[in-house]
Amino acid sequence: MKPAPLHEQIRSGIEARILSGAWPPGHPVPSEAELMAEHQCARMTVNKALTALAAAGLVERRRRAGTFVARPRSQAMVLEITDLAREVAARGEDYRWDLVRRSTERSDALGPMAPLLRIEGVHHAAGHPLAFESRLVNLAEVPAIADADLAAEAPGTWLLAHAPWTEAEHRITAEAANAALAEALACPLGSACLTIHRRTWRGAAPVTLVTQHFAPGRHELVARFGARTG
Amino acid sequence: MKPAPLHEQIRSGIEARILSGAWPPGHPVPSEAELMAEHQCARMTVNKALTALAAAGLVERRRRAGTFVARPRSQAMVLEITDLAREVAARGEDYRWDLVRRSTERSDALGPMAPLLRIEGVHHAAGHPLAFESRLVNLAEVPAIADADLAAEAPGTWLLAHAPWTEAEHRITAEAANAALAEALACPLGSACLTIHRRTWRGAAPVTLVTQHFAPGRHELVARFGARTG
DNA sequence: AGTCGGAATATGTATAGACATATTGGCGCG
DNA sequence: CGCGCCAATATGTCTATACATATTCCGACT
Repeated sequence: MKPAPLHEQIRSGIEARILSGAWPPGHPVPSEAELMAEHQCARMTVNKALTALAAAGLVERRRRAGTFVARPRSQAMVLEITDLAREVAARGEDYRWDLVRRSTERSDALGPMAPLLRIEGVHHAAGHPLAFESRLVNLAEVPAIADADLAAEAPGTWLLAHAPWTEAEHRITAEAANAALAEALACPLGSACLTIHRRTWRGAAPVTLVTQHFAPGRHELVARFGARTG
Repeated sequence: MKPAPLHEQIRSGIEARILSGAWPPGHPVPSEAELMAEHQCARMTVNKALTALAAAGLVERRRRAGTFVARPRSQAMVLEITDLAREVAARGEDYRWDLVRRSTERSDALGPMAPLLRIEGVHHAAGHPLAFESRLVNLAEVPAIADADLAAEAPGTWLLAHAPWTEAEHRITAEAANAALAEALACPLGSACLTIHRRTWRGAAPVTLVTQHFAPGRHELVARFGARTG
């Protein structure tokens, strides 16, 4: 086992005392001078550790006053949004994408009379419908998708590989299945479907607008805060 | 307007090129030597910028090879979980908490035969039921809650003020309303209810386990990635 | 007593240099 | 031709120092 870098040791040592509750919110963290005496190192090294903790929101640093354990005010959870194909494969199940509709139109949904590609289809896992997806893609931003084989590859997977780093907003709701959705997901009319509305931008330009309806009981989102991994 | 620190300028300059799509995944980022020549600064300064980008998952750094725009496996969205009372008040609506049940028990839900407080109640917004909440609190960790007036103040509000947790896990699903839930929320049987299962810990000790069922159409979660604020 | 201003303090940013380490590409040798 | 080793390279870590900046403390002056 290779020893961790010194600034990592300092960081994780302080982090452990915060996460264990030994240092409650508001508790002072030793100053850089104290830490550098304790660890026999230069100030830049302890500064690196404390700066990382501040970036992670675990501590608050105030000039002249010192460093203190942060009070968790707005709890910002980390919600991992993964590609469905990858997620299904990670569970060891077969994944399949069925393209249902592919058409072009112009509308104001993603900018004034923007040329749009409309895609509808169903994600399957282990042979059963997992999610119905309805998507608009801004052809002005991503013209290359017009040539993509969207029957073979889900549009989300294609976009992730070709234009992934965007800004995104997700709205998560529960919606009752209407007739068309019930048929697509092979579930009873009115079933409770977890629904994700996603909008993405590249810079200021809208890229895509997606709605995914998940089959009842077949999907859950997990959001975490803190060090807990399992 | 005070100029941003140099390492921030370097970081945001690179970040902009990645988010705009100008540098696609796998694209090489200039080496530290090139960046320090370009910005006329020391290597530590560009290192700070690149290290921050690597910590945020935007770039991948490989010794000898260089720095490259990362291929994202998943995007970590930021999901703000707020106190319901505060959220309702922020929308300018009246908030009310109705305590339905308050009892003690022992079970293994939060540790081996832990003494537990069970609380059930309904959050109201603008006079209508917003969410049914069922909660277990670990009395071994938070004994003071036994003396709290949980008819006047929702347990989530009380806990936030008295025993902030350090780690949390949320599971978000859609569930159909059963008879009891339909009555509590004054909604039809089988309605699609957005449901949040939350577990929190302080250090290694479980603190509370909450299930919140939201009335159909009355709540949505919002998660964001990137700089977009609205 | 109240307040204004300077000194003390802790963090914020940056430099120049040094050595460590992982990785890659090429060179030489069998 | 294939294999292994070495050197070049880019990042990783750390030091010692310097100056900037925000904040608080405290004393002096009104």
